[in-house]
Parts: sequence; structure tokens; C-alpha cells
Amino acid sequence: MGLANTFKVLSDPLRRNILVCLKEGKLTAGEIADKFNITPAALSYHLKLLKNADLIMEYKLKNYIYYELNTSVFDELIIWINQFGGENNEK
Amino acid sequence: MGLANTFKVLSDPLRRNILVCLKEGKLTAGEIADKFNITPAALSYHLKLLKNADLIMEYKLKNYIYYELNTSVFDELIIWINQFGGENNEK
DNA sequence: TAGCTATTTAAAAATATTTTTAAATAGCTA
DNA sequence: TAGCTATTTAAAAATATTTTTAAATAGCTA
Repeated sequence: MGLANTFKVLSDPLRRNILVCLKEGKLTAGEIADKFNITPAALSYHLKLLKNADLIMEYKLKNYIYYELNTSVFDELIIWINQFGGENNEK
Repeated sequence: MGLANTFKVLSDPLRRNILVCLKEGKLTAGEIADKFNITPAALSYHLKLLKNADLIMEYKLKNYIYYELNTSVFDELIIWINQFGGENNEK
């Protein structure tokens, strides 16, 4: 959904922390909810936003839903940021 | 005010566009308001957020207030993003 | 199949952000 | 000084986001 959406989704600390957790590997929705002490419904809302922004991917297995990181969107973000200097900025 | 604040401030498209404008050089509050067709009061609110996030700096001259870009905060942002791959990601 | 578990969805309530409007400030210029 | 211009501040209104609660779904397991 584009850069605007990426920025919006990353503006929430909980959502950023979910991504950091997923660096270690895939997790089920329930496992994530436990880590953050948030209700399943609230978590589900955040996971949906992350998924819409293509920051995570999901797949179903047994009656769990697994989530995993999708880092490809970060490239676009880096490009945006680099317009303000990039490489080795003036220090 | 830290990374969390940087992300929050950058989540708004208008604020990002203000930064892009300021790449060309300093502008007064009024000049920025003109470019974006926004009321001075609303703009002032956004400029305050950008300033709190250290993304812009201001100085007064005559009875204008000039704003200019401060890119130093982007470094921290890049570091955060790079934890998810960085350099040349797996393509 | 019956009931359980994991998770989502929907609607309402709670909360946070943004805009608007009006008034205040501060430094010009005549 | 008087009045003008540029801009901010404050409060309220408008809007958007997040959480809560309850119900729905879907795939297990006995």
C-alpha cells in the first residue's frame, strides 16, 4: 500500500516491537499476544495493519496462524530517508 | 525525544512533504503554509512537532520565522531499519 | 458430531491526533 | 507610538486510531 502506509504502520511502538520479535522467527498470534500482554482482539487489529503494509506474512497450520517478517518493504523506506543525505552524511 | 517520536512525526504525509520542501533550503512559516494550502495555525502545529522531533530547526529574522532541515536524526532511523537486514539484503 | 482452542470480526467506547477559530505575541514600518 | 504582518497559542470541534467486549469462524480432538 505504499510508503505512506509503511510510515503510518511503523509509527506505533507495539507494532515495531512485534517486528523485532519476529526477527527471531515465526510466531503464532497467541505467542505474540503473550509477549506483549495485549488482548487477542487488539493484537489481531495490529497484525492486520502490519499485514496490509506487507511488513509481515501469515500462513495457517493446524488451528494456529503463524506470522513472519517480510523485510522487503524496508528498502523503499531507506530510499526515502536517503534523499536527506544517505551514505556517509556530513558528520 | 527518541526514535519513537521520530517515527510518529514522520507518519504524517504533510510533515514528510514539509521536510522534502526544506531540502531546497530554508523557508518561512508563511512560505510553507502557501505551498501546502493549510492554515497558518495548523501548519504551526506541525512545525512544532517536527521541531520537537529535531527534524527541523528554527530561527527568527525580522518578523519572520525561518525553518530549516536537520538531518541528523535520520541516522538513528536507519540503524533501526537496518536491524532487519540492512546493507545488501537477500534479493 | 460435540465441544474445544486459536483467532478474527464487528460495534461501541475510549483515546489520541488534527483542524478550526479566535485571541495573543512580537517585531516590523510609517 | 499606532497599526500592520507573521506567527503562535489555546480551546473547542472534528476526525482518526486503538482498545474493549461480545460474537463469529474454522480447524482441531475426543
